[in-house]
Amino acid sequence: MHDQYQPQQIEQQAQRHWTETRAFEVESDPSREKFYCLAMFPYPSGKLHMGHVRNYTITDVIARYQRMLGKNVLHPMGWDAFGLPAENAAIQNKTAPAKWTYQNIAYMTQQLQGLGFGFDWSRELATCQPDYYRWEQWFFTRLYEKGLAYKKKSAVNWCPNDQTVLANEQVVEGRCWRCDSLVERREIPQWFIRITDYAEELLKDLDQLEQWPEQVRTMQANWIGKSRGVDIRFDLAQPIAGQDHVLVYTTRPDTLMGVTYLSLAAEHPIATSLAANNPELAAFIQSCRQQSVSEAEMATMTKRGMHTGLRVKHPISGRDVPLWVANYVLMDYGSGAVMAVPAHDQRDWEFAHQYQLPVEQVIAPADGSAIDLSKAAYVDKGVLMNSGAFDRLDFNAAFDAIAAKLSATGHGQVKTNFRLRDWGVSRQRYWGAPIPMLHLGDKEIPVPADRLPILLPEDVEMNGVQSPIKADSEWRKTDFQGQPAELETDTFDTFMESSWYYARYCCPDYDQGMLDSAATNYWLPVDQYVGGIEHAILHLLYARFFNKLMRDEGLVQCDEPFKALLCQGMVLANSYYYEDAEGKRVWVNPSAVETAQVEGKTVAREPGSGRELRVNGMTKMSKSKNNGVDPQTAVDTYGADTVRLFTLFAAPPEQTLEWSDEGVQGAHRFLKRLWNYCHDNRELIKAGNNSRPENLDDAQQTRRRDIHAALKKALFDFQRNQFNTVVSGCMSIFNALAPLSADNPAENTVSVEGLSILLRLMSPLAPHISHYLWRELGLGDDILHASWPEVNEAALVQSSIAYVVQVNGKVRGRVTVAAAGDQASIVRAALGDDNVQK
RNA sequence: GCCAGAGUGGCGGAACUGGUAGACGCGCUAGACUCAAAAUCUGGUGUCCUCUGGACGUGUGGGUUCGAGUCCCACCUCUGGUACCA
Repeated sequence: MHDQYQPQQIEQQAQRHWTETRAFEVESDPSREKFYCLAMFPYPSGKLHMGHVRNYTITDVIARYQRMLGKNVLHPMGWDAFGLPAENAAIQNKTAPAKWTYQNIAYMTQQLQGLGFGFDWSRELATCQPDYYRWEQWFFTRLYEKGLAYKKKSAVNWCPNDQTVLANEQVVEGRCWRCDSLVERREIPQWFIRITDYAEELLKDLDQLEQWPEQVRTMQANWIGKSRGVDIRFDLAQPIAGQDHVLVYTTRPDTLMGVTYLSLAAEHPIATSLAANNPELAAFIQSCRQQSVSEAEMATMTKRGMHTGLRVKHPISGRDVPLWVANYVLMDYGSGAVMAVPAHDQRDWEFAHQYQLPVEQVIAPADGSAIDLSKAAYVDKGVLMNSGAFDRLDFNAAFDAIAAKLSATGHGQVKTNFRLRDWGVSRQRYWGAPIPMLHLGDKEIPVPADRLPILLPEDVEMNGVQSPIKADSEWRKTDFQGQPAELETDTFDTFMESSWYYARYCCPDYDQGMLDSAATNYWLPVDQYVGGIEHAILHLLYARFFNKLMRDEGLVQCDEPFKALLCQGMVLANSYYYEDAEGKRVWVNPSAVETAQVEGKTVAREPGSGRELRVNGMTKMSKSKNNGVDPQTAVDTYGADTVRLFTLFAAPPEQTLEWSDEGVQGAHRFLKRLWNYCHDNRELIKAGNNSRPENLDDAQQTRRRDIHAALKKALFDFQRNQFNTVVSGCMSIFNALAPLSADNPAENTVSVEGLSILLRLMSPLAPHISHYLWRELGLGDDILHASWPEVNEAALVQSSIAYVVQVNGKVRGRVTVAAAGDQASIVRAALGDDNVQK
């Protein structure tokens, strides 16, 4: 044992031991209770970032903890390898996305191993490998055959200069991030999967997910957005574009008598048809297309509209209502048309004021209070007025009466709607799994199973923004039953791959089908899933959906893939900048900054240049603020155990974590103190291994009680995944035992018991040092096989208890009473306190 | 815009069910060791005051309660998502 704590050496040694003993490779074993612990797999972006370190530290702690409880624990790792960044890197470096991706995977694998994560590497997978995506392709053809996949036109961001489709991320202030051209919305045919068929079940089954954060379930429920409303038809005087009416959906039929106009989406067939003979309208519709398809953008942009010149007939009053085209109506959602009630909808109210459209009040507050429609719309539910036969009805009565009236004349019916839209899975990009469809003339045919996988060529060069499989006119050429056919050149949304990888980990090498049910039936569902809160809706909803699709195909048995979910917070770091000659901010990485406290304020400078820097505060680690802290530097300096301990200690898993070099040093100091104590007393500790704490004096008993009290709290905190307080509990145990003298036999027994508890508690958190000290102190062979520590209730017994005395909710005194005391004696003691008497 | 969170000392955070606010750590500070510094160890550390005591104190303003960081209402600020970043 070295005099000094040398993490690099003992960490390598421990890691070698785990690899050699295949400590974390597991097999299905129905005789044992299983625990499947899963971290969201990383995108191989180049290097690990702090978010990865945090994520995998959390799952490693949970996996090692469950393992010590005796369970058969699966903790796999793999790569979400398809995606946009590989293409961007490839275009920049004029190289192949595949090569870049595989290099990144190799480097990051080695980094993960250096952090001592106990992954079952024998199950590693990468989604860009054909033996993974072939099953996804096969599954899609099954969905197509079941009518769950279909093609329709849908809007994308189009860069007219690059002649390419842009992701929302690639549109910056309405312009292409490469060439600055104004982006247009364009409708192109794309593949969709019918997630809306499962909307009801996806909503209902949220109730099963008791171990998910409430906030995530709420967000998903709101995203699915089930609503009860009415489909209403407004008749046109004469048919246009083959339609004799405009259909709208509303959840507020009670406001129907207050409708003063209707708005169509720019892409609505009636609008398109009218524009053919109306150059002004055509120009307006064209201008509506000049914006990104993102919802946030649509909702915050300046609302604009134009009267089509047409009028529709109100289905109850028979009044003429003007028909408008507006840029804020989405063709993709509902019927592409909305009714407007400016008096009772804030958006309509603003639009009506902008274009001098009438505002007609039809709802009044139920309690008779006054409202002022010249200031804002009145959006609450109330009682009807100015609505003829429906006056004085409340919301529910009005809903039913108006729906019944509409239904009787064939102008409407009650309808349940979902906000959720079908899942568009087509991407016009190269680095993804090819969509396995054939075009035979105008027919769409799924690629037969025996011709799968449709391989994505990896040996390509990205010379421009165009997908190489689209640019190459030969790639798509094939045949079907002797006739020439063309392959689809779109690829899948990468959410497809991340929607089922958790199941493939159960049987990564299975080649007889997508999943081996013997394996999935044992391991699934995932017992604990851990990942960033940013995935709360999309990834988690798609994965839940995919699980139900696979269940209905007979591939898995469970209804839900993830039994428990933990959403970890982001990692933040301080950011620093100075302003250059042109006043532009130049961001300086925290690793190159020196800080000092001057009169309570933080002052920062760049030691090289001596330049004074502005302190911008804690922000998410990002490229744009150049405040990413490289975990590798910290690991090289302090060791993996220190980095792990700090990330666990600095914040509870679900909160944001603020990176602090001083904090890292604090974690390191704790490990050093532990090392030194064990080093200095190792012979006495070894000698005291077999004796039990007995004949303790009061002080020794108090120490022992402190140790067991901290253990009790730590065990509870392990169960609720609150690892920051587990770490502080470990520190408390050490603080309790560190003053004990190993020379004193009684104290030594308490100290040895405490160390044995401490090392086992710490082994999931800081596994290397725990592994090393456990052996070195002769406490056992491999700490991985040690039993989980248990509280000794007898050690917790106290002879007297300190009570706090409150008078009218204010603390007025503290009294110490014998633990055996009855209520009367406690009250007597409390009343005996001078302060309480006052 | 809409949906969902968060806000506690100089800082990160603790306080599970309404009952001692500030555990544990960082920083700061005094002392020990040292020629000195670093490291290490020991003690102190919410603010204020008329200081053996007391008042105030958990983003802001109200409310419920014997008692609120915790429950309710309104607001402010920050963060995540918003369907093609993953």
